[in-house]
Amino acid sequence: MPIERPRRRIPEATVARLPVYLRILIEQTNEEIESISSDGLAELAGVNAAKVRKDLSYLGSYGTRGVGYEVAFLAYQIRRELGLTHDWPVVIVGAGNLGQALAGYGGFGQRGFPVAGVVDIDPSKVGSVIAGVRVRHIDDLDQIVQTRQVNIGVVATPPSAAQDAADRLTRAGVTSILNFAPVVLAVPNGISVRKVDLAVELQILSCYEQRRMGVGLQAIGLRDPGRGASA
Amino acid sequence: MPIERPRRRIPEATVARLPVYLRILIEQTNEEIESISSDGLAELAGVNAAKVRKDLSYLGSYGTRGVGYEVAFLAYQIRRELGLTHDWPVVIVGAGNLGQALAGYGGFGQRGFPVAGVVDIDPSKVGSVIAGVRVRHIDDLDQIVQTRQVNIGVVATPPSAAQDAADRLTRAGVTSILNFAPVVLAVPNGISVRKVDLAVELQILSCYEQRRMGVGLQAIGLRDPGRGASA
DNA sequence: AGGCATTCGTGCGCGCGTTCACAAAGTCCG
DNA sequence: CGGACTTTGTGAACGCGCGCACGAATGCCT
Repeated sequence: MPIERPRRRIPEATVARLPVYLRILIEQTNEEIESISSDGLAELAGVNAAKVRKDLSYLGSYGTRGVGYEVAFLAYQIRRELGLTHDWPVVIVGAGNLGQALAGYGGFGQRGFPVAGVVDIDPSKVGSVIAGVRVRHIDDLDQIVQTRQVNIGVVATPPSAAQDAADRLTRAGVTSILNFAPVVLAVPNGISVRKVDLAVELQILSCYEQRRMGVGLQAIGLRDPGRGASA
Repeated sequence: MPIERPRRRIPEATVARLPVYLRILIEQTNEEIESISSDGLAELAGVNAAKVRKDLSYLGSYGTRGVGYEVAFLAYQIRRELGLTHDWPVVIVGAGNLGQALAGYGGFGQRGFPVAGVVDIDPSKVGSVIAGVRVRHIDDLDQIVQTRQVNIGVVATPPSAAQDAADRLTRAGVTSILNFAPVVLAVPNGISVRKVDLAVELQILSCYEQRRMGVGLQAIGLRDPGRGASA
């Protein structure tokens, strides 16, 4: 029985969903459920069953027809594809409100992204300890990245300092950046950047609210007891 | 100058980009630049110029051929479309690490989303003050939502409490939810939900890093659990 | 062993979003 | 005032991802 490792290019959209599947599979493992169908997984993930099957088919043919997917095995395959078979230490630039929260947010280390360090350009912040991690000066960035083999940097600075933070990160050798600052970062070719803009998310919701108001007057007080997934 | 209302339904993808344009326009205003071309805007936003023009065309014909767009006027039009002509107070559920950071994150109130309240189910957290906002008990949610006319709720609880938080929010009358908990929320029809999963973002970056490593040498230290009884 | 029920894997059509390319419309300058 | 130049607005082609529907494979029951 050949266990194929299809080097097909996995679509962006699928990659974005794999972590969701993985989390669900881990939950199922905790509940000692050994097998799950594409239908069950789809329901828990809030997506279409066919989409689940197509997504998983990019990893290989790891399901059993008439049965479903073996939870533990599928979880391993997703981990392998996402590169989660080992930890990825991250360094956080910016020890402000957000940086502190991210450093203290247990979800990171728990999911394989231990905080290798927190740095800030403000000397008054250096030395304080956040969630067991001492804040260091940004000049130590190179050393942290090299000694801890950090590939991923998190930009949690004010907007005005974000580009500088990104520059320092790339110079230090970081190849992926998660940017929380509301600016468009310019980075060298080959560097991956993902942006999370909290205000933008709220503004999108605001747009929906605006439409709700405009079309009719049902905005206030009308609650549909129906339990459907909504976008 | 003809002021026409938007004619078509604006695509989701465009709505997601409008806030980015808006932020750039505000920056341009601060630098006292009165006019900008689709090319200039595209460069600053990191997207294609044609995309900018098409996006803006959904708002109406607000550009001047041969010149560009009037910054202040265009900013107003985007604000109007996004419903940002007035504030949208938000209520944050969960006063843990993330909830505190969000409450203290100035970017929210600054961009038209003042924090109307922070609530938590843990009595030991109630009463403490975060960034000038006193944490109240979750039972006060209904009152906060009604007296402050809150339409948008933020879920910043641990995963296990997220669904309950969402239920309470929708019961209180909130119609849009920004969910930071790594779970798929079930909500009544008509409720808008957007999810921000910090770990997922890192996992996507991890995937890119994994690919960067190449097929060659990442096998070191990987243990394949095998596949059930096979092999 | 054979038939039936279940579920995976995927080919195919469709709709949305992106991009190109160009006409229309306006500005600038001699 | 007219022609050259600039930039917008949009029709059209393209590509991608979604979801349906169905064949294929597997387990179960008699």
